[in-house]
Amino acid sequence: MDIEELLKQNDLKVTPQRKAILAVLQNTNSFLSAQDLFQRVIAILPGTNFSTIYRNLDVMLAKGLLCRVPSDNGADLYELRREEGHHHHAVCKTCGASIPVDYCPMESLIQELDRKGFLPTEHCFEVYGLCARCRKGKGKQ
Amino acid sequence: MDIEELLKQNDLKVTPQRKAILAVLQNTNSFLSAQDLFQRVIAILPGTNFSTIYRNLDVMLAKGLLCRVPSDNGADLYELRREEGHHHHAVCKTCGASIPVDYCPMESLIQELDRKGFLPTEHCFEVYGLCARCRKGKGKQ
DNA sequence: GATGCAAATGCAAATTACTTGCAGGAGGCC
DNA sequence: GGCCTCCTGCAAGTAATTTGCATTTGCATC
Repeated sequence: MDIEELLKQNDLKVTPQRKAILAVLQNTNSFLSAQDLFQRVIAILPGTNFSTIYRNLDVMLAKGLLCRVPSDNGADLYELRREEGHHHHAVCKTCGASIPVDYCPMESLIQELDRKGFLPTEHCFEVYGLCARCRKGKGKQ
Repeated sequence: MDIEELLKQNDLKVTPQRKAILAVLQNTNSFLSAQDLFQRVIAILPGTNFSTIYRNLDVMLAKGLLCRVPSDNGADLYELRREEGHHHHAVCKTCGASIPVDYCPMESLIQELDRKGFLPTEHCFEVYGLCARCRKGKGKQ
């Protein structure tokens, strides 16, 4: 989808900073930390402040444009929520590769939670380990 | 299991601070942030430093005595790993109640990952939403 | 095209959660 | 009881993120 359309559909004003943020996210297959994103955004639009990045990540997250996943080191990671829909990741602890996983555990759990009266609104499912390359000792250190 | 036994079995020296940490965790059904844990430990053992808490959380995590789960606000949450074994949680965003969930998604995923050559070492699965009480508007705030 | 106003931004300082270096102190094998 | 190693307290440091505020900008309306 067109970036400007995406913003307008979500009642967000179209600003150069937001266009830069979404452009970076659209051109990235794996997910990014806020700081990585910041570095790439200022390459496109120098002068952009990091608080703008953080504020927009929050706004876009609230609008459902993005997904956020926790990571080993403190920094959360972000990625564009794509049309293909919801998915999870297996992340390699050595090289950082992020392998998409189609399976979503909520499918199996929704009934059990419903029986307990619990209404799920969000969930987090991430797998960490070693990818095939790194397992064979071929990944970057 | 006895706290001192637990420490010895894991090659950790038995110190008053460690006993206090484990005592707090044993008496807590849901999980705690490092800061909450710290507050409760100094109630038992005044003078304990928070760096001791953090260092011991890391050590005990590495030994597999504890589980850590990420949370909405920055702070990670910890709980004792109980004998009954591995489980996950549904956490109420209103009252903080943590409902244990027996189901583990890795069971369904292990084969798919294996086919891709990925070796999972850790995973995180948490569900957030509204518990039955809060759904009916009876929870705190 | 000018105007008004809420929303968005830049900047700098503050906050939060956690980490580290170091010197002294305490478990526990001998 | 001695010794060595691990553990702790303290204080300073760090990294990620948030906040307050003054200024600027998008964009609906005139």
